[in-house]
Amino acid sequence: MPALLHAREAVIGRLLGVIRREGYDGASLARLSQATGLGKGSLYHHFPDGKDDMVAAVLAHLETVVGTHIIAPLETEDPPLTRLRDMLAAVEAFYRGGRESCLLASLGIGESARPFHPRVKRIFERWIAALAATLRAGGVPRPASRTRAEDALARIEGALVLARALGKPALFARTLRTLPSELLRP
Amino acid sequence: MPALLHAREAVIGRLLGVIRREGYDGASLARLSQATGLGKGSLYHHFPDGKDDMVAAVLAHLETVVGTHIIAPLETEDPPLTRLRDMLAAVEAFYRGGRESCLLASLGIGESARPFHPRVKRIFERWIAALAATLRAGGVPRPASRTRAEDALARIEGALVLARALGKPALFARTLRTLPSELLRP
DNA sequence: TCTATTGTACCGAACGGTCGGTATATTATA
DNA sequence: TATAATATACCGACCGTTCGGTACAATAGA
Repeated sequence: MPALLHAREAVIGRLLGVIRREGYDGASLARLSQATGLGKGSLYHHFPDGKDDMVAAVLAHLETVVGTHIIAPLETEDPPLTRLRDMLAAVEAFYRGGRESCLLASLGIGESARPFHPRVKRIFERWIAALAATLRAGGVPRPASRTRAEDALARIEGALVLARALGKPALFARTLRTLPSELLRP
Repeated sequence: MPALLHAREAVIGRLLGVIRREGYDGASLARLSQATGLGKGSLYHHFPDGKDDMVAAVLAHLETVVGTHIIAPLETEDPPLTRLRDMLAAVEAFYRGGRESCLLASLGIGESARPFHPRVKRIFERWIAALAATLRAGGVPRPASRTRAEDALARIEGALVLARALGKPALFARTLRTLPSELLRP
């Protein structure tokens, strides 16, 4: 196990933390340097193409995190209700119970992060597809399963926005708690 | 009434357009100057405290717009279902059917706009309160009406985020269309 | 009425500072 | 000692902001 990989993972984790909080435009190199403990020169050693390179690495990291912690639970052989609960537990953990904002939403809204929109879109698409498949396994008919999966993601993202805007993280947790039964209702 | 070459309302409208698209950090003075047709110096004539002054003016403008076009329909004597539909029609128009992003979400997520968070929170709170009252008038019992109103706003904001991220404005329109009946269901 | 004076709307140049990015020197590791 | 990793010094561009100044309408004073 090369120790270098661990270091890179840690650096990307710090970058993710800053960018999800400050946004694409708000995350300055000085701030990223401070958060990672690496000088600008070191950052450019690891990410030769600069800030966009870092954001791309963060998005790639995020894609695997979402894949292994959020989507994977949806693709097990467990009962659909269990799958949903496992997925939502991972979501609640990842967003620290509604206290952390969503990088995908931040990048998706902002116009200056336009080059990354396809990446953001792909992650959402995968998430929706896995969710829709789970709902179908739970008895939701084909056409409705997709729209209901989209609705679920909208509620997750929206609850996050609102919980942070109102300073009420509990709003996010409550939304996640009520989601499984509502999604699988007849 | 002085015959201003650039009516304040019109200027604020242009500022709103840019800031909602580019975000707080992304909206540069140069861009705001270009969008309003006012030189930087003129912008500082109308908004002496600079960029933050402009954002504050935009938020004040937004608060009255939300009040008169979105909240007011909820406070009529019409049947609750009608009130909801009127409100949502205004929402759909304001966000151009899911093509425009939400300034409140953008400012609420970003950390650099922290000074404006109380303002954002207040607008959301008012919206939720009016919505909850409408739901109660529609027969939704007291404790549920508030959480359901919060859920409605989360779905609206989330649908907007997702619709823009996926490049599918129809997702936003569809969400608005299904909301009234879902909110008033027994 | 014909000037001064004042006040308002507007402009673009320029300020100090920070931005993202680069070149190079220094240190750690093997 | 060769190379990977980090730190330092620096770059031009652009940031939000300030400034000196112009155009012009309204008002005041003669």
